Amino acid sequence: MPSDLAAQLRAVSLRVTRPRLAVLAALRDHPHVDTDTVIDLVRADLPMVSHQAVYNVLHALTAAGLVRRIQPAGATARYEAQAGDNHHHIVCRSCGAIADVACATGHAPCLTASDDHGFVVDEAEVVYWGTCPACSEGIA
Amino acid sequence: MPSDLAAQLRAVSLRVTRPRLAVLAALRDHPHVDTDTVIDLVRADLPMVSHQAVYNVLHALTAAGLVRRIQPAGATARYEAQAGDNHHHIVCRSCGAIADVACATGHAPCLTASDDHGFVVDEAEVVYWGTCPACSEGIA
DNA sequence: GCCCTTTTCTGGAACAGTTCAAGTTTATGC
DNA sequence: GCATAAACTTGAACTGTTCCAGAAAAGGGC
Repeated sequence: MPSDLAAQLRAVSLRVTRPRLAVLAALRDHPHVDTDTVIDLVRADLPMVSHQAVYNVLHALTAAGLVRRIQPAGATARYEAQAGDNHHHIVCRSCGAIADVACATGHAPCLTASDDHGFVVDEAEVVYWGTCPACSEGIA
Repeated sequence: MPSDLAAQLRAVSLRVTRPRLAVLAALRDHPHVDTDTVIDLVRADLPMVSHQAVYNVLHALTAAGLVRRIQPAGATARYEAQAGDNHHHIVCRSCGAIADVACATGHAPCLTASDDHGFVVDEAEVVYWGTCPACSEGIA
């Protein structure tokens, strides 16, 4: 459904270009991919896109709120299509795999800081650290 | 109290060296500093330390659990002396400032993933995103 | 206190991911 | 279709981090 993705772009006043559609499609089909993988996925459709274009597009889409940038400590930047639901992530310390986790309680009771130090908080992010099933087996 | 810091090192079977003491002292006095700042702080005492030594030390201390590495999306790595308390961080989107936040509820009700996808979770990290007082004023 | 072994540090170079800049191409509105 | 402004291509620069080889220093035994 390319027109669907095009509509998303128009909704945020961004021009509809081949690279942007390809990036959106890649993120839709592959959640939590790093920039390098995005470039590879996009080039499967459009061999001529420069990595620059991908960086530009990811920035533009992030700024527009269509995709979300996630970057666990030490790893390279990853992106996911912003579904609008406030889910969180569980990251494998060993292999870096990322899985989605729905917010446990629904209304996030502890996601309001007890003492905000005068900060204006607009988002609370939760990252669970652990070991994925595959890596757990390897260890055991 | 250098001997205090030395004791921390000995407790985790690390040799007591000048650079390590300087890094520990720097982190104790300046929470949430980035690597560059650590290097500057250490060089205030020991002008000859290489950046390499600081990286080595930070890695060693992180592995030993004496310091904690925090790296909000897009920013460079920062370190803090690990106090053992499970506090979280509030990060300014504008200037990158970081403040400590005590865990709001004490017993962290939503810090257990609802569906762990088979992962073995050993830590839940919370990052609040917002705008610090100084930057808020600048905008207003 | 001195020597030996092992760890750690110094200095320099390499590397990955990301960003910057100039010029060309492409999408959009008329 | 045409003009204009945004987006893309190419290529190089930059930052933060890591790798490597040799020199220095810490810790333990004598």
